[in-house]
Amino acid sequence: METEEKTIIKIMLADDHPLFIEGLTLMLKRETDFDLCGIANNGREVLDMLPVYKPDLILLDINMPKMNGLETIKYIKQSYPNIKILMLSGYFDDAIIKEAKSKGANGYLLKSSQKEELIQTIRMVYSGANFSTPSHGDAETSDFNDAFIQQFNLTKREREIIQYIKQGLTNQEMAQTLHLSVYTVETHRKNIMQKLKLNSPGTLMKFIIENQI
Amino acid sequence: METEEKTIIKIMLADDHPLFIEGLTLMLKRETDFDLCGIANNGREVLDMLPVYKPDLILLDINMPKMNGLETIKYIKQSYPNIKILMLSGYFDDAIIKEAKSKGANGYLLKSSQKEELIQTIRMVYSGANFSTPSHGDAETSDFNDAFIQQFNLTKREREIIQYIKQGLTNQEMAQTLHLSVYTVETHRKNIMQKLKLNSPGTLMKFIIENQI
DNA sequence: TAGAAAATACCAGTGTGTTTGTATTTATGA
DNA sequence: TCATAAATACAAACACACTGGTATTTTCTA
Repeated sequence: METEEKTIIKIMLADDHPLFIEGLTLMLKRETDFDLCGIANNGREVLDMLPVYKPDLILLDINMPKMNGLETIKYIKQSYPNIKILMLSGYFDDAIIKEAKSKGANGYLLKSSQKEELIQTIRMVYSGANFSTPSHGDAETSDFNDAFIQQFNLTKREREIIQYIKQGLTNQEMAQTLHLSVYTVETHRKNIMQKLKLNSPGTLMKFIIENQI
Repeated sequence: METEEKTIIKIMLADDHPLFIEGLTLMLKRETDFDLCGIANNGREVLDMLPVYKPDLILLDINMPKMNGLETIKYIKQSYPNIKILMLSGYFDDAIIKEAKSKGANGYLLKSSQKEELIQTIRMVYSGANFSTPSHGDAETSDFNDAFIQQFNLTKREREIIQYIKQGLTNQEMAQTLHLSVYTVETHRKNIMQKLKLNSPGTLMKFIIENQI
């Protein structure tokens, strides 16, 4: 029997949630081909630790104090263009994903991912996979399997509209995109507001984001 | 030497984030007076497991599929009014905290809490403490120690205004609350929008929430 | 203490969304 | 296939926020 040379992936972790870090650490340590070589609480710490630990891959949370994840990417890539960067975020947000990609990230993963998905994505990104995004589905196919949101009896079209509102589109833009009259979009929006018992664009956006719709 | 009788706290955990659950589990198991007796992925599972495991305290995430945390509270309290409920949330949101409290939760904790804070709060809530909220500070004293947000050079007043916007207040309401002219509030808002390079109430709200300002 | 920054206030015009209606067509389920 | 729900469309009045100005007072800070 031959002794297989195993490729060890040196991983650095950056997140400001201690509880979340605990979970990740535990999980990564279980994989024998992962070497967790450093934990940072914010972007600045990442930059400080880079020259010391020289990781192959960084798991980078987007929401961090001191320096946020998106900011951190460009500094990392400046000095260490070969380090793979896998973003972690609580949100599925096209705009943020696009921004992360444009800034040089190599993948984007939701914090709600399954363990297996995380581990597989790490290996894929390490071995040079194209930009990896969560298997979430677009506005059309988004499933809304949440009974909490289901209780409001939103129709398919209404939930679709919500996805566009979330992305910051105006009624006019939605009308164009969906080939509808602005009046139709307004009607949908009106019905959404009624069903959710809300009263302003701001509170609607808040509801959408906080309930992860 | 006397043999001390230790009170064991039976804890149930409800969260849909596998990675987060891993972290919590690990941490709770380290405490000898905690007995982690069940893990649920959503509110409905909690209700199913209650009669079997009969926990003393439930760590209940707010954002869960099937049945969300706030919904779940009332069902738990209906059948088991003595079970303590400690809410877990990613957001510091007065409205949500108030709602949780009114529905019968015994405490509210941020997912970004330190381990020690979590453990202490569990013990406090178990032993009958009043509704426990995160040590976050109000709009006035909120410190905004995040360099990401600092880079926008928002003034103290502007950041204060943001806190009220987050709570869904209109300009009129803010003016009343702060004893200012509506014009002043509008000016602040205008400057905020410029500094953040945003263009609508909705996107402003999105920015505020997603960046946890 | 002089200059800069911040906070305050005002205004006209514009853009966008909300409210409250009505109404037609297209799916869909009983 | 008949009734209902959903999706579409329109419109006037209204509310609210945004834009791009100007301007005064207060507070910091060099």
